[in-house]
Amino acid sequence: MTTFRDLRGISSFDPDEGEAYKDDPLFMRSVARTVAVMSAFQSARHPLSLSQVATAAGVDRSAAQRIVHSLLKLGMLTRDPEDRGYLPGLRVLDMTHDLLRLNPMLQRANPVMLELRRRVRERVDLSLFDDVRVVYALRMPSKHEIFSATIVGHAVPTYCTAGGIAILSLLPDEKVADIVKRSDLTPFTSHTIRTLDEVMVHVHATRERGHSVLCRQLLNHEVAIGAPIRDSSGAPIGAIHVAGSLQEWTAEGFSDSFGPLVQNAAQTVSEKAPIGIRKGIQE
Amino acid sequence: MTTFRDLRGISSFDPDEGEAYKDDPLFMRSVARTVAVMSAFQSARHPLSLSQVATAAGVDRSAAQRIVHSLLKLGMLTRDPEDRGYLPGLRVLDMTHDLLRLNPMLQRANPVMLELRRRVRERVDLSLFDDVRVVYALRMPSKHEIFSATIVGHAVPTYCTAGGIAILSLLPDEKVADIVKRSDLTPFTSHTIRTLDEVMVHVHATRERGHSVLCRQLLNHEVAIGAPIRDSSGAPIGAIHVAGSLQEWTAEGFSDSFGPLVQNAAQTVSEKAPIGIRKGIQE
DNA sequence: GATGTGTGTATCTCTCAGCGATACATCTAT
DNA sequence: ATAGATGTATCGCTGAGAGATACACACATC
Repeated sequence: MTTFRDLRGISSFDPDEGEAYKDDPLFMRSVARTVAVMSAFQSARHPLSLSQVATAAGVDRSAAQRIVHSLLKLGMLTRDPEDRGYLPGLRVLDMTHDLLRLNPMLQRANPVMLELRRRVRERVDLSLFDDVRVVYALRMPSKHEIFSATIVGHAVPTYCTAGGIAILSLLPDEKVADIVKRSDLTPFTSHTIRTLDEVMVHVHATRERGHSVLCRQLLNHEVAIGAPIRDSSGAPIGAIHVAGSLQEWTAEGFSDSFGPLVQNAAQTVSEKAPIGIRKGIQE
Repeated sequence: MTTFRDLRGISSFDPDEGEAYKDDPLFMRSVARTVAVMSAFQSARHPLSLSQVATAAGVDRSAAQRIVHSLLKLGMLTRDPEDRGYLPGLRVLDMTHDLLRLNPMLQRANPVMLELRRRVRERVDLSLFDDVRVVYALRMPSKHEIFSATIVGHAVPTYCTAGGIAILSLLPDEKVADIVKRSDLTPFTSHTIRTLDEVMVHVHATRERGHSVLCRQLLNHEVAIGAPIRDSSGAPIGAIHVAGSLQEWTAEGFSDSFGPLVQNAAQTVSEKAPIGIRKGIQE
């Protein structure tokens, strides 16, 4: 389907050889290794054997053995019920639940998303900004949803998605350029954005319009619009976006019909700084 | 809303004092501590401060400092954008995605769930068996869904839910008794099952009927039916369940209308042992 | 039946990661 | 001021755990 690529980008870690932490006395090797093992499945297509975990995580077989053994006992990994092989364990879902539950922004977003879905009868998503990529956190599926339902945690590039462009529109130009430069620009469709210039055109349009409008970027018959979610300092931390089919909509029609609603929703979810009492403002 | 309780039950770990692993040379203290910190948010209601993490995880402040610092750099934790405080980080969602993506049973379940939702116009869920509790993994929301959308990872008791009873119906009586004994039996509504005997009545009925039917267990106006998903050895690993409103349905009507569909769906998702070649069968 | 390459599992010794104590610089709140 | 949070930094001693090595058990293939 979508071309496989490592979207973790710069935030990806070379498990331990990262060298970056060599001089950080606070940084614990063992934690990095543990996380490396848990993240080993990122690039997997099937349940992994012990030595596959070892190579994927960049640790030697002995270390993998001990870490996997421990993570198994803690429920962070499981064995595939049928075939042998290791998989992320149920305790991962607990952490997911905690993340969705505790993040104040997502808490606020929930009712807003439900209301938005009620009005817009299309697929509504909320995703979180993570440098070169954007990660789906909430989805309100529409009536006609034919494909996968499991998208929590799905990551797509920032530079060519409605949510991503909406986020970029709040960043200074040089930061946008920086992100695009570090992105994998392999196109998904023949219409996928390929250059920084094209990104900038969309970013500028989004700044004026208030929401982004993108067509045929990840899928050939898809139109999507998005608006950014800000934190209390005004920085973008995510986006709300709506996707529809070009067999039913024109880009303009879609944008005109739902743009204001999406902008309004994103605005509502964004931080409202508690009146006047904020860091340096009271002076 | 739902009474707060620790559903992790027996699988919960006393982070390090567990004593259970004292003699296991393969078990790594550092991994346990790392996981303990990541799981510290389980019992939290808000973003946690460093020392809150420390106490919740059962490690001293120094250890918490180092582990949190490391997990932050790795993206497994984040700081709350507005308020200060720590939260599960975005990388958790990556792991979620991996879990949902890689589990062969969930892969098979996806199209089945979509088809089931198409026929049953009610809320359809798939949850995974985890001892005294059952964890939501997939949800296909229905038209009238008014409450929370973020339920991936939500855990409910095994002994009083449609999915849970369906799972128990495949276990021997003494195992059922064992699970009920270890469960927190605090009722959710005035109709919630309170005794092992009541559980057993439902289990037996489910064994004959092929699916479970439960009313007013977690919510006062809810009816739910469920059917178990088996692994290749026949052991239950999860359940598919459908929930509806008692303002629209009678329990019998609901059961008769959707029971066969749910059973069929669960059957389809269950392991099909590759014809004859299995562990001890070929002899 | 050998042989090879995969799996998971177990044991042992030496050393450096990281434990835990201690100190400090902020804040906010009395 | 005083008191109690918060996050942050330094440091010397020691036992957790690295990493090598070995074994049991699957499957293949010749």
